Amino acid sequence: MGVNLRDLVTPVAVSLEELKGKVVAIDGYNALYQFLAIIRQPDGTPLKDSRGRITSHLSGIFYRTANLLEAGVKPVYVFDGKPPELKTKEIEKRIEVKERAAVEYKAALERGDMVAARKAAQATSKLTGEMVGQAKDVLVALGVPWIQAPSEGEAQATFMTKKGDAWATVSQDYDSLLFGAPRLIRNLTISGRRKLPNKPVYIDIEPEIVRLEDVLLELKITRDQLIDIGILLGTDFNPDGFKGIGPKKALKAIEEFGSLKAALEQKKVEADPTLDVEAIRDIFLNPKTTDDYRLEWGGINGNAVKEILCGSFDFSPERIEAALHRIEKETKELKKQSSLEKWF
DNA sequence: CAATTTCA
DNA sequence: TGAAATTGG
Repeated sequence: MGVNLRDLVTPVAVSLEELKGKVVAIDGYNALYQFLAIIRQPDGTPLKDSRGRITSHLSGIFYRTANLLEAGVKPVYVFDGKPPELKTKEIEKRIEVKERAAVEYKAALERGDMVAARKAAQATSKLTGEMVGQAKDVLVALGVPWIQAPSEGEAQATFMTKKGDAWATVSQDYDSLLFGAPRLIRNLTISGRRKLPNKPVYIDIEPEIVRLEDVLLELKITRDQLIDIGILLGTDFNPDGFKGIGPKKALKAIEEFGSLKAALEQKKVEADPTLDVEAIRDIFLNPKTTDDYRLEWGGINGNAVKEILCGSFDFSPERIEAALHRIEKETKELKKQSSLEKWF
């Protein structure tokens, strides 16, 4: 589920207002998966249309994108392509977790434990190619660009951020920092209020920025060393990480020996003999990306949006129209700006 | 998650 | 009216 750098970074709060006029490259798979997991009824059932097709991902991407557009933010969604060979183990692991969650979901429903049922249901979330395609259709109708990454979406989004085509990479995962993203935005949500799982407690979740430069300065390390720390903790390409190593020991080992390679040679840390550290480092240092993309915010096609969401997926026309109306003014501005940019 | 409705 | 609860699909 991505590298967990939570304990090693210090995020700074950011408001939607501060993001006005800025391009954000959103990890599309990460966003859709989040919607699919979270937008559910108390018993864990996702939103569905009259034909039984899941619509949670569409509700999420429509309202989230509408809100970003209304705030004057320019989103571009980046979707995963073919995963690196080294990701196979992680993918198999995820499938296994989902299978176990499906069993637990059924059991929890049978004993009437709705809290456990919802939790298990979230873990069963499976994002299909068809669902991604539906989400892309909605984005096209909203005039919002999406990009197909050749491989990892976070790598492509980060490539665009490094180039300056985007101001920040948006994801809940920290992997983009290993890819070298200068800015990572997490919790890019609108409502900012979230219930703590299992407890009747609400906490404020506000969007936050993690700046790579700050992370490196604070930890007094280089990006190369951050990648090594990531590998010690576990990435999608070595999901188990190193036995007995958490953030503190990982940082200490790198401080002491300078690199993972040196720490291994000095027997400071012990690795699974099949682990190819250099191959993993290479994914983060030289990821497969493309510059074959165009970023244009073409303006909203309300009828197309309604045709998809209301005509096909049973969304309420009143609700969709209200949301479309809210963003009308702002999208006209965006379209005007995009078309003007061609002249300069 | 976000929108809408209900409630204090 | 703002926060809490419920609905959405």
